[in-house]
Amino acid sequence: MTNASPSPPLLSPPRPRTVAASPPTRLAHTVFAVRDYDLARTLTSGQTFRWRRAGAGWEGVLGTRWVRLQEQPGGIAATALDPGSDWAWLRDYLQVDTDLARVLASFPDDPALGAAVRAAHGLRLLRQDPWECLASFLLSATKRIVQIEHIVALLCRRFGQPLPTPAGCPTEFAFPTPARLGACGESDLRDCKMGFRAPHLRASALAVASGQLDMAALAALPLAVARDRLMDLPGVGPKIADCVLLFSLGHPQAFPVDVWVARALRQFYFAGRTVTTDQLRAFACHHFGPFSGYAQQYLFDYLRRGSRRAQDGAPAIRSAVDSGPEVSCV
DNA sequence: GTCCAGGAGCCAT
DNA sequence: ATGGCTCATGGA
Repeated sequence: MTNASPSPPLLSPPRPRTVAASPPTRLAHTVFAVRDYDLARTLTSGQTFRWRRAGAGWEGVLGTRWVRLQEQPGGIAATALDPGSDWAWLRDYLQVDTDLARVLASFPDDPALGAAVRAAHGLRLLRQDPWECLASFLLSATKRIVQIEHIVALLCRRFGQPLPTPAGCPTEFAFPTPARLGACGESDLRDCKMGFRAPHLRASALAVASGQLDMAALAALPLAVARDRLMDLPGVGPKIADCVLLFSLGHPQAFPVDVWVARALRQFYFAGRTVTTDQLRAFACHHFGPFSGYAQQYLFDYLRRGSRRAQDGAPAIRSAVDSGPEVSCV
């Protein structure tokens, strides 16, 4: 962080500033050689909510580690404190070994998706921690992305473990554990501006903390089974379950249908006819293929950025789609 | 003031 | 099965 104040903004109640007595202050560096990876677009595409721009790079927290990333020719440079024996944890998170060309080659020849892919070259999917992903998307219901980022930041600052950071960087906080959030009162959570989502987060935290739901074991289950387990949680419906499956459990065919994607699918593939979101999801998983989740992320990013550009007064970047032929389906 | 946001649950037909 | 309403919060 280059423009951060030495101490975080005041919050009530104040929390102790104590950090580990002797934090490992030695910086470790590495570079991941990878092509077709747009780091900025990936980190700001609404799949994760804790990365912040820092100069020419990005700073964030993964698990209990502070991390700095910066795109450079031919790869991604990473800095961390005490990375351990290797960088497998970060390599896995960034999914640098994913062959993006193979993903794109699996897509159907499709005007809407084609335009979205051309507009977001290098957009990737991350492999996130399942609990953080579940909790974050529990908070996402009818919220804008900037608001989700704000709520998550409040939550981490109040209930997350303080983490060592390099000299000159503000203290960071781990994402709160299920046990910690389960121990919170509902009003404690509401203080983080999450409104009616507070009881959902609390109940899910308790389910995970008690072992009733084993997030680690979930990754080994088939998509449909894991999806049903997730939807047993209060506040978790099809959309949030699909986000967790796609962004943290390694199911690239999961296809979250939010208001943006639903709108786009209805317009481009159903000519405005009335179809349920469940029908949209079933269509998309088939039409876009085994990596339909990637297609979803390209469409979401394309529409969202196009909309924001339109709001700024510039023409929306949708001409390639609007002028394309309608694809008749179902 | 009104509308809407990476939804889900409940209740009425 | 399906449609409408409600749940907080904040920005346009």
